[in-house]
Parts: sequence; C-alpha cells; structure tokens
Amino acid sequence: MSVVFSNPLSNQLLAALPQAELQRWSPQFELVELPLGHVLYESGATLSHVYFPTNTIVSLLYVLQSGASAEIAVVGQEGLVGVSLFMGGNSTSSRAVVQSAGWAFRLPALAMKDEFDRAGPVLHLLLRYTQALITQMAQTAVCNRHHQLDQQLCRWLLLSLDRLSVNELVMTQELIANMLGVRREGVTEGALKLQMAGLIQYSRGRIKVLDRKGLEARSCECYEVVKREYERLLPDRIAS
Amino acid sequence: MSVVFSNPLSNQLLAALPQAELQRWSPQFELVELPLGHVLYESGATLSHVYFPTNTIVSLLYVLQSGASAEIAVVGQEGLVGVSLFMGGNSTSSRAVVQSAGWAFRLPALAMKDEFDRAGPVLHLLLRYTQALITQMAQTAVCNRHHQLDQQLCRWLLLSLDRLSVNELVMTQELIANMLGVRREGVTEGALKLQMAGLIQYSRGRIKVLDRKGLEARSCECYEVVKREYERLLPDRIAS
DNA sequence: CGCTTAGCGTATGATACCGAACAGATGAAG
DNA sequence: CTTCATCTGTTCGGTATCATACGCTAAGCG
Repeated sequence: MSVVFSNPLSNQLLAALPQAELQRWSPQFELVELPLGHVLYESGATLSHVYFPTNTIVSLLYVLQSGASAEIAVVGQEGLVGVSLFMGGNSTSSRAVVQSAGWAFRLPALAMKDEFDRAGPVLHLLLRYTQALITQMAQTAVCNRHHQLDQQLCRWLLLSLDRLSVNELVMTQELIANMLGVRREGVTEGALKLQMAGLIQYSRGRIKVLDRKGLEARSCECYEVVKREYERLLPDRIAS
Repeated sequence: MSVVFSNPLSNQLLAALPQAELQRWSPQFELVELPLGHVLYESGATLSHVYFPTNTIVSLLYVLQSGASAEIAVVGQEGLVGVSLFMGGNSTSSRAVVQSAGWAFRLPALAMKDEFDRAGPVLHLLLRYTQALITQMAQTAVCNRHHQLDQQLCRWLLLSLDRLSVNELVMTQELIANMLGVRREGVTEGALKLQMAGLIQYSRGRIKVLDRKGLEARSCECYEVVKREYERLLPDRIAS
C-alpha cells in the first residue's frame, strides 16, 4: 500500500486506458506531491496540466465576491482535475484545491490536447468521466437547496472516503465547513450527532468511520445517485 | 419576427456551425412544437434526439425522492438540450422540461453521434457549449447555498430573458418556485419587492421587465459570471 | 352574465441556519 | 512540564425560509 501512490494504475482513469495510450504518455508523466491547501488552478487562470490523483483529494470550489465559498465537486483516484482543458475553455471559473494531501500524476496541457485530438478511446473515456462529474455538480446544486446539514455531511464524508479508498480522513471541521459552504459550528453540531450515533469518531482533525452502512443510511439520496452514475459511466473503475 | 422560430439560424449553436455541417444535417432536421410542460427526456431515460431551441426555454431539473425539485440549468436559443448523448452516457439523472412554449429543431441521436465521431469543428463547438453549461450548473450550486431568494429571482429572470431575447415572460409564480426549488409564497414576496422597486410588472402569469439594468444591479453576481462565460466560450453567439 | 378556477396576496408559528463571542480541550513545541 | 496555537464545544439572539392556511381577484367558460 505504501508505494501505491506512485503507480499510475492507482488512478482509475489511467488504469482504464488502453496500453498504447498509457505508453505514449509515460515519458510526459510527472509524479507530483500535493500538500494540503495547494491550489492546482485558480478561477479564470489557464490550466497548464491535467492532474490524475492517486491518493489525494482535490475539491473544485467556487469562491464568491463576498469570500463565501462552496464545493461543487470532489475528485480523487477515480478521476482527473482539469476537464476544461479538453472541453476547450482552457480555464474555468472554479478553483481546484487539495483537500487531502497526497500524490498525483500530471500531464502537460499540450500532451492532453494532442491525445484528445486523436479522437480515439481516450476521448470517449474522458467525456464519460466529465459527464459523471456533471452529475456530481448537479446533485450538489439540488442538495444545497433541499437537504439539511447532517445529511450533507454524511454525503460529503462518503464521497470523500470513496475517493481515497480508506476509512479515515484527515480533515478539520473548519475545512469541511468551507467545502459545504456553512459555518464551522454547524459542522461541529452535525459531527457530534454522528459521533453520538456511533457512526464516526472525531478527534482534532481526524475522522474515523465506525459504521459505514449507518452513514449511508443517514445520508441523503444524493450520495447514492452520484455513486451509481459513476459506476454506470465508468464501469472499469475498481469497486469501492 | 413571426417566422424566426422556423429558421435554424435562430439557434445560435446552429448559426455558428460551418455550412457543410448544417447542410449535412438539414435532411434529418425536424421542426417540433414544444408546449409548456412538455418533458423532452426523463431522468434515466435514453435520449432519442438532441434539441436545438429557437424560441423556447427548456429547464434541466432534478426531482428528488421527496418530490422537491430544483433547476440546475436553463437552455434556450443559445444552446442545445441533450449533451449526455455525445458525452457518452446516453442518459442523465436530470429531467428536461419546457418552461416557455415554442419551437425547436431536433436531430436523431444517431445523426448526432455520427457527426460527433467525425471529430471536426462540431465536436469542439459542442464541447465548448457543454463547458458553458457546466459553468451555469456550478454557479447554480453556489447560488443555492449563499444567495437569497430576491437575488436568485433576478438571476433567474435575467437568464431566462437572455435565452428568449424578449423582455416579457409568460410564467406563473408557481412555476418559477418549482424552478428555484422554493415555495410559491417566497416567489410572490420576491416579485412584489421587484415590482415595488419598479423593475418588473407582474400580472397573472405575465412578467414584463421595466428596468433591465435595475434587475441586473439587484441580481447576485452569478448572472454576470454565467453570462460572461457563455460569451467567452461561444463568441459567435448573437449578442444578447 | 354569473360561475368557477387559476393565480396571487397575506398572516402566523415553526425551524434551520447564521453571526458573534467565548470556553474548554488537546497535542505539539520548547 | 509548561506554553501556546489549534481545534472543538456551547450559548444566545437574529433572520430567512418553511409549512400551513385562508382570502381575494381577474380570466375564461358555459
């Protein structure tokens, strides 16, 4: 497990690629360490690379003029950061921030575009992934409108866990609050309820999941919807 | 103006296409009337066509198990309904509903895919459009979290107006409430405030905009962000 | 022309979340 | 072992929105 992060196949998109493509890319690949809080790209900035996380979580979030923020999607080992590169925009109005430190492979923008223009299997794989990402964003929008904090917290924990394939997160309540776009106190209350119910165990930036089934039951439907859509669109992914 | 709806060039994506593509498509095009409330596709259903609205508005909305709903994006003459067809999923977990009756051209799924597989300029145009749509969805998510009803109402009105290129909407408060995912009473209050301020005039399902600048000033930043991103990604569109 | 109904206005109490302020606890650093 | 910054727990008043309920009125219809 200790060297998994340095194997491209730890990223499920890369693992799903045909051998030929992977080989063509390998000289251009760069393994980079992503510390907590590192910004992969800023709102409006031109992207220089596409990132394939292996054991890190990256949040796509919007920051409003007021300074308030909200996460619109989370990316981990199942996906890639920087879809706007091949979608044609080269930039996007979101910001990408490392939520959980770790490692990722990155590929220069040009290499990505060249590959995309071959219009082969890679294109179709990446577009399917993008559609899954769209689903996550849409579901987040509805969830923000209709579900309460506890439920959203469950959803968020589950999504993050899936993207790391672990059952412990290193993450302060402050950070989670930023992601969900709520106050830190709200997260404290929510986390306490979950702890009281024996679902998690919280301690100074460490969350251990004790009862995953219980979390799923307490979460809103949004988690399940997103998960199923990822599985439908990316059937090659390793089962989480 | 009266026959504009039956001209493919009234849709800005179609207008931006190279002649060759448009000609190739024209035998397959079908002009269809879209009555209010008509469902273009249901959550999870396989799409049979892609729709290019000329003088109609289509909402992409999510319906939760509870029956609550929320709009995640709105599409009009500037775009197309059914991106999941070429993104590779063939279906999506949203529902597409006609919000303002009118006309659209539609193209069979197969024709769309064939064209997409040519990997020519159409592909790039459609992907750029999709990225604009993604921006709208993301901004909606943040807006749902942080902005208040009045502001969201302004945003929604402006986005809808742009997508029809008119300054009067036929739309009940009940409908708007469904789109925004709030109660009808909330919309009533918001609309009253706007009317009091002399920005709109409301009467039994008809909204006339009296002061567009005023609406923009009262709206949250989300409208402007989305608008600019559409202009950036789709520069060929007719200025709204 | 009167009836019906869709669409809109209004009121009341409940509730989830916010804003701000502060207190306690834990772990790392010296 | 002490200090200190960080993280978490708690409280209190305020507010936007909800849930519900009911009344009014302009359009459409027979």
